[in-house]
Amino acid sequence: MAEQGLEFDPIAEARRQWVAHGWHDAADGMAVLTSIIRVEQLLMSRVEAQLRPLGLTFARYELLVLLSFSRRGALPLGKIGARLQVHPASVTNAVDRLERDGLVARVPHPEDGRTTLATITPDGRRLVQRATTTLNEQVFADLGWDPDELDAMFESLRRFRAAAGDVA
Amino acid sequence: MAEQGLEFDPIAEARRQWVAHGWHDAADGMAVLTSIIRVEQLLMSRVEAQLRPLGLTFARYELLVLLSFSRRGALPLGKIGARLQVHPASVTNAVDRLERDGLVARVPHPEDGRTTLATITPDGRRLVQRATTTLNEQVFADLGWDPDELDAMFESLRRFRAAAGDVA
DNA sequence: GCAGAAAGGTTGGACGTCAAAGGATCTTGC
DNA sequence: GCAAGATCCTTTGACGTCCAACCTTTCTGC
Repeated sequence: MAEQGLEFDPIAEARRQWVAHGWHDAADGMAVLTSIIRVEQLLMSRVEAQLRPLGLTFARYELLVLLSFSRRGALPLGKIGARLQVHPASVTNAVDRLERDGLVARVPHPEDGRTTLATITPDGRRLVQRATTTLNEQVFADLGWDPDELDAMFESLRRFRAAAGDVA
Repeated sequence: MAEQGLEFDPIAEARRQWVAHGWHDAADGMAVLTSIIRVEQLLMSRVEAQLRPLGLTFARYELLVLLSFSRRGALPLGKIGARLQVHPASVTNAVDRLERDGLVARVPHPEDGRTTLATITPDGRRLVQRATTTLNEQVFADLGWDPDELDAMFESLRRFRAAAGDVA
C-alpha cells in the first residue's frame, strides 16, 4: 500500500472538483461512497494483518466462525453463502483452502445427495478461538470511534442494509 | 451474490453471539466493522453495475477521473498510486488494461528516465465523461441517506481516515 | 567519479469476488 | 411413473488487491 504522506486529503480534493464542475447534487454522495471504500480498506488491512500470522484470511475466518457457532459444527455450503452473503463460488473457494489446511472437512449430506456439508475440525475450532481472541483485543475492541459515534454509525449502516434488503 | 431473503440480519445475529460469549467490549466494534464491509460491497456493486456496460471497472474509472482532472491529462504512475491509495502493482495492472482499450497511453517521462507517465486519450476523456454523468445520476445523487446523516457519516469516516494518516 | 542507497515500475504468485456454464440430484405436475 | 424444472455445487475465466523479488535509472556521500 501507499500509506503515507499526502499533504492533503484526496477525497476532499475530489469533492472540491465535483463541486467545481457543477455536480453539487452528487458531490456528497461521491465523497461518502469513496470514504466508505477507503475506510473498509483500512479496517480490512488491520484485520488481515492480525490473521496472516495464523494462516487465515478474513473470508476464511468468517466461515470458521459461522461453523463454530452452528449446532453441529456443520452447515450446507449453500446456507453458508446465504449467511455470509457471498457468491457460491466464493464459498467453494474458501472451503477448498480450509479443507487443504485441515480446518474443515466436506461431508456429504445424509439425506440430500445434492448438498455438501462443511464441518469444522478440532484444529479449526482451536484456530478460530485464537483468531477471535486476537481480533477482539487488537481490532474490534477499539476501532477508534467513541461509543456514541459507533452506535450512530451502526444505525446508519443498518438502515442502509435494510433498504438494500439485507434485513427483514 | 446471494442477495435475498434471510429472515434475520446476519450481523445482528453475530453480535448477539459475541455478547453471549462474553465478548462485550468487542461486540460493537465487530458489528460496525462487518457492517462497513457489507455496505461497501453493496455500494460497489451498484457502481459496477453502472460501469459494466461502458466496459469500465471502478478502479479504472477512478484512474481516468484522476487523469482527466490533472493539468496535462498525464501523471506518473507512482503519483497515481499515491493519490488513489493503492499498491503500485494495482496501478500497473489498471494502466495495462486502460492502455489495451485505448483510453490511456504510457509516455516516458521527459526528464526522469525511471518514470512513466499515464496520459488520457480523447477516447478516455469521452468515456469518463459519460461514466461520470451516469454515476452521478444513478448512484451518487442518492445513496439512500438523508443529507444530515450523510454529513455525519462523512465526518465520522473522515475522522477515522485522519487517525489512520490519510489526512494531514 | 563511483560505489551504495533510493526511487520508479514490472512481474509472478496467492487470494478473493463475480458471472456464466455445466453436471448431479431432487421435486413437480400431469 | 416420468419428463421438465428447480436446486446445489463446482469449474472456468476475467479482474482486482497485496506482497516479495527484481530490474533500471537517479541521487548521495566520500
